[in-house]
Amino acid sequence: MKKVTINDIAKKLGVTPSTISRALADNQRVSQATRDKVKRMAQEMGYQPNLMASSLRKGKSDLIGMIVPRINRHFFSNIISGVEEILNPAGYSLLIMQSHEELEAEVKAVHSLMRNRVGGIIISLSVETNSFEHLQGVVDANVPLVQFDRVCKNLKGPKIVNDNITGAYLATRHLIQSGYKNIAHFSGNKMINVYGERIIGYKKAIAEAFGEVDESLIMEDIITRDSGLETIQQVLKEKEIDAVFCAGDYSAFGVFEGLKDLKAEFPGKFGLVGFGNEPFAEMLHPSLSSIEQDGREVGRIAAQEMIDAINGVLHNIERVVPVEFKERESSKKININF
Amino acid sequence: MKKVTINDIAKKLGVTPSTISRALADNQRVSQATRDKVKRMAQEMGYQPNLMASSLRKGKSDLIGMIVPRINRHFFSNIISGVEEILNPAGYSLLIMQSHEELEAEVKAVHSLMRNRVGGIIISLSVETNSFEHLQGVVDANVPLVQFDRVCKNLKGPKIVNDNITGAYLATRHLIQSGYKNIAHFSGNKMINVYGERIIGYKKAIAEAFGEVDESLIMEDIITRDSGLETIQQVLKEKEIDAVFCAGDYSAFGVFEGLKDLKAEFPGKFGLVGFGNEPFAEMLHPSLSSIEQDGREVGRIAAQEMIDAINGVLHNIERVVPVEFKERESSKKININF
DNA sequence: TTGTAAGCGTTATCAC
DNA sequence: GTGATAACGCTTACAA
Repeated sequence: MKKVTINDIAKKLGVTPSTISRALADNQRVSQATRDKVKRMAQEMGYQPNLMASSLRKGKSDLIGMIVPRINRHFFSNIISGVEEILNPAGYSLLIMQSHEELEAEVKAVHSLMRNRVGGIIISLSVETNSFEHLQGVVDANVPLVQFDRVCKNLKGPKIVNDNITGAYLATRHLIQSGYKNIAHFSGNKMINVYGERIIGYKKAIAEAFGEVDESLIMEDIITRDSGLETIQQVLKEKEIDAVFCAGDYSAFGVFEGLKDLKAEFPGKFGLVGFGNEPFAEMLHPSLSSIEQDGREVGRIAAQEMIDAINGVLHNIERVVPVEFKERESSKKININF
Repeated sequence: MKKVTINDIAKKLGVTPSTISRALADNQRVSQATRDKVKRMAQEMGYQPNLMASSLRKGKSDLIGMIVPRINRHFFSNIISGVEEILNPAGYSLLIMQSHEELEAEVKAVHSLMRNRVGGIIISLSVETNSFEHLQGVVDANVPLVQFDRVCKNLKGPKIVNDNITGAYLATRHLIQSGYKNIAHFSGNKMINVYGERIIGYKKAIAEAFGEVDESLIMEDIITRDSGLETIQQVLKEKEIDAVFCAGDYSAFGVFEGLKDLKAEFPGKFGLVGFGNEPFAEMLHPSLSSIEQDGREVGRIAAQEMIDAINGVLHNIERVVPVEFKERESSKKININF
């Protein structure tokens, strides 16, 4: 079965393709009568416009590229849903690629999207990303680039981020208020904005309460479950700590497992807070306190910024989305009756 | 900065666009020397082929559409990764859409993909999908359709499914072997292949052990956490059951919560098994026994079938991917010392 | 209000 | 081994 084109409709109706094109686009310059006639016929013949041809001619595409480190992170899949929520009704479709946290894959993804002539790219950088030529190329090609979560401040364009500083501050302050005194922070690579900012929030709360910050309690590059588990086992042998604020829920779960293995009195003598509020956080026993990042909202804003940028209004700003502290059992008040 | 085209390269090199096109495609009929020269120049000028133009001309696209009910289900995001693993290296990109379990959204997604002239569609049906014209249209348009997980057997083309019958059989048999006697099954809509098959596996195990099946112990349309919770609360008031096999991990988690609320002796006096092995299953306490479906493998096979179909070899078969029972605490042996 | 014709960037089919 | 030309399906000045 061959695809129906506007030429087929034109022949059937005894008019020219241009009239069909205009009629389908609801162009005022074609009479209401023909517009109706054309639309009815198009429907009847099962016409589906060829968006490739249309995009080629118009020089703009309704495909938006999206690159995330991993699609199976709750936070990222929520963002995708938020983006779709705005972009699909506006007539855009999403070309989604994963970088799997690797720079090389990210570069390939960018090139692939550019070859497909996407109308714009929405991206959260991989943890490995320390060079930015591939993204500078996007900007130089005048393709709107919207960044979110893990962003590079040196690239022009909208950046949507969570309020990491406040989130980390709230998490740490809560541990302090619960009576914990020696609070370690398991972070990621501090050169990455999200982790750097969480460290700032952590330090702020600690300094506020205790005056000075013990830098040796801040440990970097701990974002996986395995590294969380290994690190807590190691640290408990060497240091006197009674709580950990993790920059992610997966590493927090590693700590959680370590504490259970060691039969630590947890919670009660040991406090734990994560970041990200993955679905499993509330399912654990004890349930894991965490910072909820509103991924849908981040996605919606990113999508709106993309639409604005496509329409010629590129905001070179950073939009900060609030976060919320979810208080659960893992960080409850220290047990003083011993 | 304007986009570089083959015409630009052609002018620069003093040859015609056709030569450039051929050279870049490694056509034997152009000399090795010019091929090298052209490629070097293309590289230097930062040429990125316009795939829209290419697809339009060739009448085939390197975009593959993919429709899943929800992107944030572990199973589905794994499948997406598996599909990417095969499709990206082969030069295809994925246009991903979510149906959010709604027929209307699914129909829209199909049309959107068709308008974008994707080279094929890989889909898992929404729970609501009970009419299939939108998919028949895909088949009629000669666009390869590969189905996975929730499939419609009446549509031609490859179908990749998990071995639901065996999975359900293993889960139920395990509960029986652990000493549970009155095992209910919380299922989905039995008209959907995956749920229908799980019911068959459940019945097979029950019949094998006890001779007859009490149909009133099979409850349909329980696939969410909330419905799992509500149903177990209700059922425990009315019936004498000591175990549940759930057709999904989310409903199993609802049951899990219900049992905890009721302070049931669980596990020990009550057994529970889920399906899907979501990441949280092993994180629960007690950990949830479940059936592991190898999503990556399902995705890889679906992608391979798609590539075959694009190359003209459309297999009208159902490929069954094995599952694995993950034995954990929630289904451990019944507590007989009371 | 509608028609004409050119062109978006490729590639396939002829030629030479 | 390379060039000329038409065509994929659509949109848009410019005419009429």
